[in-house]
Amino acid sequence: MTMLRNTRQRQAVLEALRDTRTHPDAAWLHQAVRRQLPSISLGTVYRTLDALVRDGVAVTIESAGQATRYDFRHDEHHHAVCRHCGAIFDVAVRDVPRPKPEALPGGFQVADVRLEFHGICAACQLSEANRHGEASTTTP
Amino acid sequence: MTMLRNTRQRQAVLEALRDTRTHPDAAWLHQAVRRQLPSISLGTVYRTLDALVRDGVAVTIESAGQATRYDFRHDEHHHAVCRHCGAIFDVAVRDVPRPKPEALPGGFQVADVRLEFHGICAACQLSEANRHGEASTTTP
DNA sequence: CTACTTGCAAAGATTTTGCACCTCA
DNA sequence: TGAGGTGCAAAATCTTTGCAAGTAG
Repeated sequence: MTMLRNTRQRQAVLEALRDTRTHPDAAWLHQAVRRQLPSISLGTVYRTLDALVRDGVAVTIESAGQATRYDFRHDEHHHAVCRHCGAIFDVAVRDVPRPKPEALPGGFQVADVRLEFHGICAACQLSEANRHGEASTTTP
Repeated sequence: MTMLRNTRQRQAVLEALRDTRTHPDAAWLHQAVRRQLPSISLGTVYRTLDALVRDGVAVTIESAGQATRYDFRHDEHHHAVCRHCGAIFDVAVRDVPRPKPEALPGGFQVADVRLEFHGICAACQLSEANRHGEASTTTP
């Protein structure tokens, strides 16, 4: 089996992710971590995030055509994603019902349940109402 | 306002998507539609899929680092995604509970609820058990 | 007619990888 | 010391876009 090492790079990425509530993407985290470790590469950030996700320490939030964003797994919660500006909000929903076993494909082993509410955030509803169209893109 | 035209390309993409249960990606659909319209371009497929999604006729299923996959919106159903091979299965779960209004960010307007079960499908559990490791990647 | 569409090809963006050099355990 | 990890830069993917030419209404 492979052994995971505890390197400064991994520490830094983990801490940066844990201390952020903006559901950042890899590039954002890379910039953030550079303040501590100026030489860390984007590739390492990706590799670290991969490991965190595989370990179940973090989860990903994907939006079509956008960079994957990462979320440190605090308590059970889910996400509201704004179609307009891409903002991601935490939503406290506990006890999401699992489907009846017969609804799942035979033998499928569920490791993770994701519930996402897609729609338009308040700010974007306003800007839509005013100037008729146009998107204000708020990236992490 | 812009008016949507009914072109052969759009017809073909819509039909190809409607008649498929594999949750295909854009490239797969492009190949499929080429049998009818050999000259259709991948760009057009992407543009058409975009329109279908905006119209609510289709939904996307994103997996980190993978091509976005598309699903014609039949009845209310959700998805089980295999981490190993990427296969996507339909799961019949009706009446997914909406969060209490106060759980959502103020004023957020929900347009779409997505529930995804991530895990390992039966086939991949077997191949994991046998040869200890290794992934069989089944792309659409 | 003419505003919307398409094909094409090039540009963009995101993510992965090979390799030689480090470094934690 | 040696199995992992890192940096760098190039490559691989996936998706979007500008533009000239086509076409539905």
